[in-house]
Amino acid sequence: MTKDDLIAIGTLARRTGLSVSAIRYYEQRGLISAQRTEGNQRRFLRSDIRRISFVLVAQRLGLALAEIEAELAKLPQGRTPSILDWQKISRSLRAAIDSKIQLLTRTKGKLEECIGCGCLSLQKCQLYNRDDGAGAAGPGPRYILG
Amino acid sequence: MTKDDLIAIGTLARRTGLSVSAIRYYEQRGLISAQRTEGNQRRFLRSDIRRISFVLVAQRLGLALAEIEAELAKLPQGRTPSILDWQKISRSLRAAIDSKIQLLTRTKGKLEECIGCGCLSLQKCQLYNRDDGAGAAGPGPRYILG
DNA sequence: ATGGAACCTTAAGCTGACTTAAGGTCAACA
DNA sequence: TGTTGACCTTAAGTCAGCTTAAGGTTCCAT
Repeated sequence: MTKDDLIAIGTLARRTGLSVSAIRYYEQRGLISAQRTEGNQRRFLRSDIRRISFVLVAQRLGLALAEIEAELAKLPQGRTPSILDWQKISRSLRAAIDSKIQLLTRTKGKLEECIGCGCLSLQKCQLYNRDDGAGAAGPGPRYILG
Repeated sequence: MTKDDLIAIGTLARRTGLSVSAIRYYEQRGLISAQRTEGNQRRFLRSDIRRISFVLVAQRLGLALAEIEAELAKLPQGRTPSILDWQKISRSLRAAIDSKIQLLTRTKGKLEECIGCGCLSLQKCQLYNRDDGAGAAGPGPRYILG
């Protein structure tokens, strides 16, 4: 853990494609943490590049930051996560994708029934049964319909 | 088009499961429109139940209200949409689902490669290539990463 | 040692999709 | 005819996920 392992926020931004302000926001949210120099500037670990990459990938899969935080909490505390650690946590992402695909497939099936009957009516069709939860991660802060 | 075809906002709310305030919001956004009674109360067409159902279904599929508005614009103006009209527009929803499923499947494939190599690094993995667009309709107003 | 880029903090703003509050009006039934 | 529940409007609030602004400090190459 020499000084070379520590990177400034701008470097982290460049390496991940995130904006500096977004990184500060993530730190504030607790998704990453930083040491400080004597002059109060943040210094991140190189492994935080990977950590942020994970956040970004998980986001594309539709996970909210809070959920991602929960996933990240599974990583070992104290030591830099190993490749095995990342493999483990990535597998849990894969499960998330699978369930999303399943949900979409189910919805599609139901929609097809409805195209068949032409009703598109909540009462008659199954399209709206609440057991589906929040659906395909709808836009904005709605989460559960109803 | 007798008086019986017109329903009050509370009825529409009950029939669709939406809240009254959400319906007002949709009207303001232009997703539905209403006539007014002499006393300034909204009166909707019965067919607006279906219209709202469509909005709700499309939302679960991750479409934003603006996109849904665009879809609805394809409906015939002036006359109450027929079942055929709804079938047509529903098919375009099905296409949206299909592309979402494809995107997820692709992402999953890439993730699997990354689990294999353990890198989870934006530079090395394909996971982050921008040609994927907005991913699985991520949370919040981000839309396109970058 | 100095100048400018990169960093810092705090506060406010933004978008989408609504909800809640406050204060007032309408309608329909008993 | 009264009253009560359903309706009206406007304004502000909420949440997630950030960005932008303003004003100040640090780092580091020259």
